[in-house]
Amino acid sequence: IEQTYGEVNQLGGVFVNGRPLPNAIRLRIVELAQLGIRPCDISRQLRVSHGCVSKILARYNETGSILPGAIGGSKPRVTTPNVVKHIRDYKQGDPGIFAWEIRDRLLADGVCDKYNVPSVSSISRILRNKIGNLSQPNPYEATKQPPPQPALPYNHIYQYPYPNPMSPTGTKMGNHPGVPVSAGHVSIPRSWPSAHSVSNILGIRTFMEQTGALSGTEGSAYSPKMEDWAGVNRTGFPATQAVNGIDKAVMEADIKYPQPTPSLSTVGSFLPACAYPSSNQHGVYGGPGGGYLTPGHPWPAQGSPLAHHGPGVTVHGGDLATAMAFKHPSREDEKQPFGGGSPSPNQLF
DNA sequence: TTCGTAACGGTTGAT
DNA sequence: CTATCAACCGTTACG
Repeated sequence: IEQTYGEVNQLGGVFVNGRPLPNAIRLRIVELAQLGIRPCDISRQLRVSHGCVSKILARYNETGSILPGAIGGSKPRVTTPNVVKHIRDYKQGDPGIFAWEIRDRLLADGVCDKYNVPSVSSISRILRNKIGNLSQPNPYEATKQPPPQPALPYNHIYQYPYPNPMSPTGTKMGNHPGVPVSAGHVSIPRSWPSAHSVSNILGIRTFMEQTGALSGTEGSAYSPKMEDWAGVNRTGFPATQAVNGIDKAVMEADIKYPQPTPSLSTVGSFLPACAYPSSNQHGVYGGPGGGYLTPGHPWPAQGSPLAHHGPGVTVHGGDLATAMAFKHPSREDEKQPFGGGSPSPNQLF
């Protein structure tokens, strides 16, 4: 069931269509780039299409994150239970109120901000569908709500000093139903050490440890659940996912990927983990320069000479060496990219 | 030759 | 429970 399929690209590299490249490789791409290796060479050496290298590098330069974007799901709903509740209140208070007036009030009362205020049509729909009879407080909505302070759509992550992980009432909340793992583990009330330390916030350490553990197994480097793993998804409440995502991912590390090339083995040893690429390009977040994305830089930037404004991939000695190995075979050796390292398994078919 | 990018076929997860 | 939808993915091919 799980032995997965991967396809082989023109360069002989393995990939899973529709899925992000393993973090190990993404990381390697960035590392190599920082070592001054040209994208085209990285592409050949790692056997990843240049288009992909280009994209990953571009994203990295822009966001400081090597992680893939959030896949799947929907944008956070603006019509949260809390909002609906307010709308209901307004309507009750003034049955003749217009949807646009409600909208204005939501803004005025600070229930919503201009980014997440429901459209007039949404309000109308709510009025129509959910608040048809004001007589009773819609039990459904009322119960199921674990009101996460809706006013913060995307990356207010950092604002939550400590999020309530997930409402106990929630039937399934963040945990994947099928994943055994989660049970008492996932809620991880593990409070972050410091709300001000970027690295802590991002859980870098945690990451390193965990991924390190993972990387023990070759395949694990290929955790397919990277989106979660990174807590990157737009799913759920921003605050919780950081924490959750990680564990979940680690747990869910069902190896779907085919055996990755051993040459990359060392790679899994650490991951920069910018848990929030937050790049959801919605332009929604606070201004430019502003606090989007990791305040400052995701990683303890240091050591990387090439790093532009700061972010640096901290390369572990071992990794570095490996990376260098690539570089070594002066460019003519292109046929044997992995020559220096370990035998490359799937040469190319 | 290199690299940015759009089309494409794909997966995912909230609704 | 299934379907829809909109997000993202990496590869490919083009310029």
